[in-house]
Amino acid sequence: MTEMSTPGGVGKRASRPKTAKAAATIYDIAELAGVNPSTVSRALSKPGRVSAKTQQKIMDAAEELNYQVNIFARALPTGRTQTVGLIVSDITNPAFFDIIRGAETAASARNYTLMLAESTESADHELTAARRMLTTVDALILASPRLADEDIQQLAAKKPVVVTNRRVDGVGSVVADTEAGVADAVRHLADMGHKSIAYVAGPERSWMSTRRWETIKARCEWHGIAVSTVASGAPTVEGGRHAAAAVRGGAATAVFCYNDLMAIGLMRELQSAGIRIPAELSILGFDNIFGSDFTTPPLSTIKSPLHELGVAALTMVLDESSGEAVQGSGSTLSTELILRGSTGAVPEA
Amino acid sequence: MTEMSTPGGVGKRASRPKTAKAAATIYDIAELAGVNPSTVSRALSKPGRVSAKTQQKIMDAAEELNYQVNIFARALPTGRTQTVGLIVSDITNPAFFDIIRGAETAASARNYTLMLAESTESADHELTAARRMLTTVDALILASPRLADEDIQQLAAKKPVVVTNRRVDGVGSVVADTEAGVADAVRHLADMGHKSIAYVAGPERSWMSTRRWETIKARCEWHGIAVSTVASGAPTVEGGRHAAAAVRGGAATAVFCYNDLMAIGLMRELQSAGIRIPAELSILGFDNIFGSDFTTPPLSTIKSPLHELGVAALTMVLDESSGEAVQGSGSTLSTELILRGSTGAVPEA
DNA sequence: TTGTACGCGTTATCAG
DNA sequence: CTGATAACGCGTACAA
Repeated sequence: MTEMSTPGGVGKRASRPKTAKAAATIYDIAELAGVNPSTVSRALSKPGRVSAKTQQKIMDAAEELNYQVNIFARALPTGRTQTVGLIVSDITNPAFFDIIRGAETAASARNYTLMLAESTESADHELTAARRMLTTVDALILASPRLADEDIQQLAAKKPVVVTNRRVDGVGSVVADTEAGVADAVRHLADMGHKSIAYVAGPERSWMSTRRWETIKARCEWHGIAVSTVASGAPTVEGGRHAAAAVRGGAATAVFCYNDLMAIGLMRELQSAGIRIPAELSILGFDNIFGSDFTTPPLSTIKSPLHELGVAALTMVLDESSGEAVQGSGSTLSTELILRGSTGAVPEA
Repeated sequence: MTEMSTPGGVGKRASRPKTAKAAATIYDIAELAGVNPSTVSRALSKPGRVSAKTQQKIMDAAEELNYQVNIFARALPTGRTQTVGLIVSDITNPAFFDIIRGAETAASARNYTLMLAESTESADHELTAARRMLTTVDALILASPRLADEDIQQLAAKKPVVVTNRRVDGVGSVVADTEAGVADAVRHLADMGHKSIAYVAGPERSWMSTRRWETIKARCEWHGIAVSTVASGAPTVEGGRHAAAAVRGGAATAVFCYNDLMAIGLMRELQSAGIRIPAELSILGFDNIFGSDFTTPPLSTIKSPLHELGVAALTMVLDESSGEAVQGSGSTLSTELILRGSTGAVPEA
């Protein structure tokens, strides 16, 4: 408890001292260095435009005064703010956390800061948040947006925009390719003797959900396995639980869920109804989120490179912002099958 | 796949159209409404200072022009930016999920946006991030900071600062009181016959870790139960695993871990060594994070009101920012024991 | 109630 | 290479 300084606790205290002298400006530096403010500006923003001597004097003065650019003043003439916005649909969904972290790390490394907003799974909120942010940030990342293509394109017409896990014509995007992971997964299931597979879908408007379904269907057909889809719900643990009844009613011996959250919910609901996983049913999720290996049995899943997704999105959107990249380019990262305990051989008839 | 517009994919596309006419300013509105720009400014910032008629004309014009304040231009004269910073030590720690969300929700409701940064458990990074943010935001929230008191106080001398789960003299704080939850937990353990309890500590510099330890110790002494502490480590699943050896070496029949992450790691490591939980050892965590009920057995834990913590921190820091609250006030939220499967009766000697 | 004029800290465009 | 000066968009004393 060494960090608790005053025994009494949290008493009142004089308000913010005036002693915090107003932050130094380029004028202060100019005066101290004996040059013109505009020279200071040049020295600080684009080194090389002033003589080495002056440059040094200015740097010293800046150091001494503990100078920090006022990004707002800078933003006025330039329009650039050194911030990038990130909008996610659900902050508490662990799948987004590595994306956020990836983006934050990459931003920080480039001396940008991240502005975060949440759309709470609502297209309206998303659009509002996006518009508000757009006036402030240099670039915007939309993580698995629920917006219509036109809205996104409209946004992208004003500032660099990159979407993750979705493709929108003319807009930069970074997506985790389901192909590799799903191919491995279906092959594995086929090897284990499964003949009928189901897919528990995600939100209606999720590009990624239909993408995953298409891929699964294609691979299953290739292997001559029957496929079906079951009623979609919220992409949450609760949503997964709701799907349990439909899954039990079907003939599938293995089921893919739109994401790990749903897979976990489904598994737990089934288990509490006495069904043994994977003995009686195999379950697979997508993403490999935190906690997906905590369950019993641990969840088999198709891992998305979440962190890399965040890094890539930020990199792309900033490159675009600085004109280094083509607007509307697309990047694809690969997925990977993680076999754990929730998948097994088809049950004996 | 309805959202995929162009079959070909992501081809090139003309660069950002110039048609995106420069954003409307109050001058544009003034012209359209036939008034002076300063009147527009007044109408938009503090309604009531202009006649209802003019007000209406201005609102209409603003609407028509799709006007959005330029917060940077506004920030220059006022110094206020409508943003608040939030620094967490580890974005991927689920314990912060709900804090972040609480803060974001509350911020959004007050028309503020959240700027997020991560310190990656390093006091240096934290200070750097904090300083950088401080020039930009109206107020700053430090979630479980690793900084020294003096650094935090210095920060707080410049802008409103609130810390969570820590007390710093003269600085606003919101903490989850461990008292209630721990009291219940220890009583429960006592009822179950436990006579020796251990605490797996968190990071050395964590105020909350020593706080939890003090509370546990006090309650155990009250019940006449022996207490000990075991080597601390990183507050992660991995850190919990590392503590397994020390825990096995001790005499405790029940152990509290600094947080759920560690508790989960400890439990899994022990289980893989063949120890049955809770038959041979009872385990308790703190926080009740996402996933803590996924384990087998599900983790008993002392729940922190994470979301409320985030809301309270944001509310307090903004109140302070607008002069409504005393700087350095403290708020305490209660904790609650969640009994699940990882705790049970003391093993038969 | 409304208009005038100036300042906020920086960058950019000119001269010199 | 450097200095003066005009924006950038908005808030706000002050005057009308």
